[in-house]
Amino acid sequence: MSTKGRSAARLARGAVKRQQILDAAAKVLARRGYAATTLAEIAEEVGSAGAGSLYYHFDSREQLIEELLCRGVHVAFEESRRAVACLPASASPLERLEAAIRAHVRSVLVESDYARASGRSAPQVPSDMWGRINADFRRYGKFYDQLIATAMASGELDATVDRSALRMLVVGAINWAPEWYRRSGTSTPDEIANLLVRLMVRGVGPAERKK
Amino acid sequence: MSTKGRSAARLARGAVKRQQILDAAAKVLARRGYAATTLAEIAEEVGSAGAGSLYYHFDSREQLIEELLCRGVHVAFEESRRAVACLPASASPLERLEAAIRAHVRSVLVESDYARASGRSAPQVPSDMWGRINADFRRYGKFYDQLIATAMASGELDATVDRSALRMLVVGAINWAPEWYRRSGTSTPDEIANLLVRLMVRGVGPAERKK
DNA sequence: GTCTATAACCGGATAGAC
DNA sequence: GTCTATCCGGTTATAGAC
Repeated sequence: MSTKGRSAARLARGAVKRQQILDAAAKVLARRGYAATTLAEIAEEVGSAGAGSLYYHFDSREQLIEELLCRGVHVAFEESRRAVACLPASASPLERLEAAIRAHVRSVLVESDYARASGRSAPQVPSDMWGRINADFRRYGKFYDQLIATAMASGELDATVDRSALRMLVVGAINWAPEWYRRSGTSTPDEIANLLVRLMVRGVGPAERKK
Repeated sequence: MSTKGRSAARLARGAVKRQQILDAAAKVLARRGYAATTLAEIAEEVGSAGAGSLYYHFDSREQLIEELLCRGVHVAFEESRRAVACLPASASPLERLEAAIRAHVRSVLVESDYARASGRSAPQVPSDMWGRINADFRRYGKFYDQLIATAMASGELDATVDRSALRMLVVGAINWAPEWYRRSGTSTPDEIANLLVRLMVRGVGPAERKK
């Protein structure tokens, strides 16, 4: 993306460390949550000697975390959107929604500490910070909502159910999944995603003989 | 329940304040989460002047919160069990599971700060404390698992799905619900519970004409 | 039983050496 | 750019007055 040449590369070297800090912070936040995360633990995760070192790259704990959370939503959002965009044009609205859900589950369970950190920490962020970042979360929510609305319009989902409640139940189940999912568990992330999609569409009641 | 007469009543007077503290702490924990709750805020909620006053009733912040969380699971557990027990003997295994889910949703969304606090905070408790209380959470999980297993055995749920994953997705959606549910929202708690039950059993795909 | 004061501690943030 | 030392505010916990 950069068109700035060598000087950009020189700047980028600084940016590398910045990245590493963000990566480390995402890891810590994903396992500790917003309130319990300390700069000391982040510093340890990056290999720095003390928390003071972080202040060369970031103005404050809040700013560091805010940037991290923003990236988290964008990662999950981008993954979902890409998964939808990769479908053939013939894909139905429901199939698009399903692809988004599967991608979201993958982001949160296997791919990204950022996505995991965002999902987990979103509810605990202080209100002033939330005021600055909730637009990003809403955008993602809106994206989901449109996928659902379209699937309803096509007749693939029951249009009489509360779209908002449906979305939040599904997204909630996804955001909660990192709390219990373990690699040693019985189901893989893909199997979990498949189960969640199935719950949304037809449930786990016994297969009824269709007309 | 007490059979101790007047002296118990005298002791109980002290216990009343203890209760009020626990109630206040549950309220704070439910909205702030484990890490962010401070004794000062709990004291303010009960109307005490300072945090120091709490130490007459509790040994430490940890002990106070631990007791509160234990009560939280028990409240939700008890509500669910009672809801199941109140069903007529003719109720099917699936109907029992549904009743438990509805009761759990009600506990978490409207009835109990304790249940809400427990559900929200469980993932953030430090490991030493978790070691002491996870048995209670597991007992509740086991109860759910048996309801699911029985519904599968009766043929009302597909016995080929991963019971554990199914349970955690459903419980996860419930535990997450307080994060987004607002009284001003479009659906009532009962409607949310109904939707969740429907997702589990038949999903929101279009009603298929049955055989 | 509850209050006030305070000790002990911890985490965020700054400053200056290197 | 990173480290070390340090300050400051907030939080848990204790002590002693009332």
